[in-house]
This record gives sequence, structure tokens and C-alpha cells, in this order.
Amino acid sequence: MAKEKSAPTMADVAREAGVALGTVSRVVNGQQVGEEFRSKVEAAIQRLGYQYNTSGRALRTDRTNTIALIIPNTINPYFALLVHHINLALEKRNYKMMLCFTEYDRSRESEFIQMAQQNRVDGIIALTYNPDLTIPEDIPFVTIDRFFSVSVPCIAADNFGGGWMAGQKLAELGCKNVAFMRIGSTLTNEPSKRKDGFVAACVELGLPFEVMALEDSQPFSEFERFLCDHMQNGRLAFDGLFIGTDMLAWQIIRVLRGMGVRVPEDVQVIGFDGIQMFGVLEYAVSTIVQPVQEIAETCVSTVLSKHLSTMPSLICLPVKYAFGGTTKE
Amino acid sequence: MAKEKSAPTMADVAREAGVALGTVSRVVNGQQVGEEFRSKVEAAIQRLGYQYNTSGRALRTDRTNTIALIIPNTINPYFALLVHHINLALEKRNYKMMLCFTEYDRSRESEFIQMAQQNRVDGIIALTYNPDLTIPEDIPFVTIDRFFSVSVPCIAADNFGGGWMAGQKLAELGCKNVAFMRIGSTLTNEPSKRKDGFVAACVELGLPFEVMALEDSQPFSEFERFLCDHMQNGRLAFDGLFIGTDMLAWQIIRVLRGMGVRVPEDVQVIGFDGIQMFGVLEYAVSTIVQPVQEIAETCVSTVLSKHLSTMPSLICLPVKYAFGGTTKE
DNA sequence: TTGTATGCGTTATCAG
DNA sequence: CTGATAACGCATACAA
Repeated sequence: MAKEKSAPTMADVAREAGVALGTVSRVVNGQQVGEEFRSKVEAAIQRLGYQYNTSGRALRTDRTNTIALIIPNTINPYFALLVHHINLALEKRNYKMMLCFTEYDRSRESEFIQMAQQNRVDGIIALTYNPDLTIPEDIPFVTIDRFFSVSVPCIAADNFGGGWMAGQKLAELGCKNVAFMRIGSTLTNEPSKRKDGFVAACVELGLPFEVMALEDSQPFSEFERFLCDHMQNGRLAFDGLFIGTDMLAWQIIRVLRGMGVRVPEDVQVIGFDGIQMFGVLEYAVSTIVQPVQEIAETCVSTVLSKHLSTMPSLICLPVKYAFGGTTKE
Repeated sequence: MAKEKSAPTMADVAREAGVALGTVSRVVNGQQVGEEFRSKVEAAIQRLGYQYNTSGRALRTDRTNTIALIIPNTINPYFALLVHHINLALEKRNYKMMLCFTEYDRSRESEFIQMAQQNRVDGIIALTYNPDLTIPEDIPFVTIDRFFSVSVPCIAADNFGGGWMAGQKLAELGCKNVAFMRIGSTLTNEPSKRKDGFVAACVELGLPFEVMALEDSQPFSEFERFLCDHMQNGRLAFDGLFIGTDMLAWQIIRVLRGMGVRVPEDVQVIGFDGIQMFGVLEYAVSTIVQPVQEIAETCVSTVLSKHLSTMPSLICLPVKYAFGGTTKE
């Protein structure tokens, strides 16, 4: 009647192989070990089906080979893509990811930072909205899309440049009267610069523009009203729209079509993010594409860098324009 | 010159509070402790900013409060949704999720099972394709969409019922000649039953049907050829299509429209999964919706159940039909 | 009820 | 190059 014995340990392996515990550890960690000993140990490991215990190692070394990623959710395709690439970048370096979904909940954002500390993760990558989030001092911390202070590296797409690019592109495509639309938190973060870049381009090019910005609390129907208010004898006053995100662009295009406005014939629309249908097919709308893979790679290499304090406090990565059927081309 | 001291431990707290180590542990774990002691300890915890160390606890108790989720990726919106709901279900029960992306790579599937064992996770939820994957004996294991053996609970949508429902729905909507199309691995799994249910319904209803199934290795263009072959003087031979997944349905609809076939006027299309635009907007196509939240909830409650061996070996959860613009309604 | 002491599995330090 | 042994932070059985 075999007792329910738990997983074999290094001590078990050592006994089985007839060597010392330390030798087993050295074999497992790929250190210098005599060939004879090594093969004895490896055989014993096979026989016993030994798997090393992460907790023991973490306790001893105070390193977990784990990075926490704090992000709203995985339903938004942009976040899904980000999670995906960050995970790949971590895996490549032999790190695990501890995923934390905040659902945009501020208290959850703080709780997850605490949980990450309890788990002694080796670093945190966070995309958050809580305006008074406290950044832990004792653990490498990198943020996405949001600047905290010069000592907390922020990684983002070049949102300003993307906004500029959108304005320029609409002008190129023949637009004479454009508008920017967005909805979101009042928090000033990197994506806020999309508007700034767009406005700057319009001013520079002498392109007439309007800005329509909604706060989170305001209903979507405000956009419909805005559009209706800008209809004159069956035609929309704008022939080009730059919209804060692809998702919002998609929603607004539905409204436009419902109003009998054709896209892109009557009005051309450019979104932001670079969302593809089902994650891999064509772009959902014409868009400014975020360099998600580069962002992920940069986040990971930064958070794992030995000298975090000497890293740039803001890194903006180049975006590109992509056709998605809602512009003339 | 303060030495770089590492995070405070229970011993530090005990010293600070002037109590014994065990008392601190009992306070932290919410056990019965005298009010006086409790407040002294809590004060000390505050003062020191103590965070308990997960590794120490795990090592001692052999429980990690973590479940591994093994899944291809998070880019596919269906998987993204699944990850999301499983995470919520786990969080509700105070469990963490260790996410493992396989990218459909068979060797990765095995490696992640090993990694899960090394991390002493309390259970594994897996959506895999490796035909000869070895299921660990000593750890609760639940699979999604794929049956291994009666001792490994499998959770899935009612794929057969969904297929049936699709056939019935197309008939209801006036279709006289239908087809089923899919692409995927040759592995027999629960989703394979979508075809079976559809065929059964067609037979039952006396609805003429065809089946077009591609293997992973075959190019998408085979579908285009299939459709072209079924054009007769500008009209498609089918007036209804049931397609294995929403994503494939979306692709095929693009081809159809490119051929001048109107959807849903000329041919109605029903997909499977229930993918919504940007995860939250309208359905991408008319579809059979998987009960993702229920699947997630069932996976979690099953893998955490004390008596896994007495659980049903297959649980199929009810699907529903949803309109998504590619059927007449 | 609180204090004390042991051991969980591992790595690292020392001595051989 | 290998063996023995002492921590790491915590939970718990046992003693007070």
C-alpha cells in the first residue's frame, strides 16, 4: 500500500543516484560536474520523474523569473495583441508572465501591484489609469502609454507622430475639412497626444478642422448628435475624420452609414491602433498602426535591464499608416 | 548608510511588534488571535510595509493558489474571451492564473505541462491539439473541447447541438440547398461534431446538403475553387452555408462578395463561436454562440473540485443562435 | 491563547 | 570536483 507520496525532491534524487544533494543541484543548474556523476544523476532524475520545485528556488534566490503584466483585459484586440507579444518576448528570455486584468478598476490596479510584490516578481509592466497609483520603489517598473516620473520608464507608440500622420494623410487624400473624435478618460496620457499631433498637422497644412472629445461618462449618442449637427442638405460637413481608436472608428462608421453617408466616398476615416479582423486578417479600418511587437519587446528588455535607472524615461516607437478600406486608395 | 535590505519578513514584524513569529503568521492568515496582539502586529505590518512571501508559503503548504491555463494564443478572439472569463472565475475564488501560449505547437504543449508541474500549480486547464499528449496523473487536469479519457473531464459547448441548430435555422429561413465548410486539424475533437449535428439536421429535415472539409495543410484557395465550381450562370448553387468558425465565415463571405454573390440576399451564412466586433460590439456574422462564460466557470469549478475523479467525463453546455447580419431576419 | 522549534526544497558556502 | 550543512520565509505541531 504505497503511501500518497509527494513529488520527489533533490534529496530523493541524490539518494537514488548515490551522490550528494549539492551535486544534484549542480547538475540541474547546468554547472560543472564530473561526467560520471552527471550521468548517474540524470539517470536517477529520469527514473524518479523528478521536476524541480520553483518555490524552493525562489525562496532561496529571491528571484522568480516572472514578470507581472497589469492590463485592463484581453477582450480589447489591442490589449490581446500586446499580451501576446509581451508573453513571447518574455518566453524568449525564459521568463514567465503573471497576468493581471484590472477591468479598468483603479483599486484592482493597486491590489495587483501588491500581489506582484507578494509573489516577488522580478518586474512589473503596467498599463493603468488610476491617477494616483503608487509605484513601488523596490521593483523594476515599466509603464505603457502613461508617464509617471522620470524614474519610471514609459513605453509608447509615437502618438503625436501618428496623429500628425493621420492629418497629413487625409490632406494627401484630398480632404478639405476634417475632424478629430475621441472618447476616453480625462487622464492625460500618451494617447492624448494623438489629437495634438493631428491638430498640429492641420494647422501646419492650413486644413480646417474641428475637435470633438467626449469623456468616459458621456454617452455615445453625443457623437451621433455631433454628426447630425454637421449635416447640411444631406451631406456631411466633413470629408475626413481621424478617430482616437479603431474601435470607435468602427462604431462611428456604422452611424455614418446609417445616416446615408458613404465611407470612404463621402467621408474618409482613419482610426488608430491597427486592429485586424480576427487578429490576423485585414485591418478593420484604415488606421495608424501601433508597433505592438516593438512595444512589447522594449517593455520587456527595459524591465529586465540591469540598470533601470539609467534607461530613458520615455520611449516612443514609430507608427505607420495602413489601408483598411475606409480611405480612398 | 542603510544596507540594501530586502523585504521585511514575519520575523521582522514579530520583532517590531514584540510578539512571536507564530503570532504574526496567525494574524496574517486571519486566525484567532487576541485583540491586543492583533493590533500590535497589524501596526507593525503597516510600519514595515510587510508583504507576505508567496514562495515561503507555497513551499511550506505545497499549494500555490495557481491554475495553469494552456491555450494556443490570445489573438484569436474566441481564445481571448475564454482567457478573460477563466481569469475572472479564478480571481473570484482567489486563485491566480498562469497563462501558457502554445501557438499550436505540440512540443510547447508538453513543455508547459512540465512547467506547470515545476510550479506546483494546483490544477491545469488545457485546450490542446497534440494527439499524444501525456496527462499528468498527480495534478487535477481539465480539458476544453477535447476528450482524452473518462478520467479527464472535458468541457465543451454543445457542438453537435449547435450544428443541428444551424441546419434547422437555415431551413427555417427558407434555404433549399446548403453546404457545410470547415478547415482544421484532422484531430477528432468536440468541434468536429459541428458537422455531425448539421448533417443530422439536414437529413432529418430532408434538406439537400454538401460537405467541404479542408485539412490544415490545404490552402484557403481550395474554398474559392469549391465555390466557383458551384456557380451556375452567375448564381451560387447554395442558398445557405454553415461554416465551422466565425473567422472562416468572415473570410468566405469576402470571397463570395468578391464573386458578386450577395450575403444574405443570395446566400445566408451562419458561423460558429459568437465572435463580436472588438470583443464587445455586434456579432461579426450570424452565428452559433458558444457559452464562453459558462465554459470558463465550469472549467474552474471542475478543476478545483475536491473529487475530480467523480466528475462527469464530458460536459456539453448549451449554445444559442445570434443574428449577425449574414442571415435574413 | 501565545511561544518555540522544525522542516518544506532549494542554493550557496565551506571543508575535504 | 564533491560532500555536508546552513539559511531562505513560512505554517504548524507541540509545549507552555
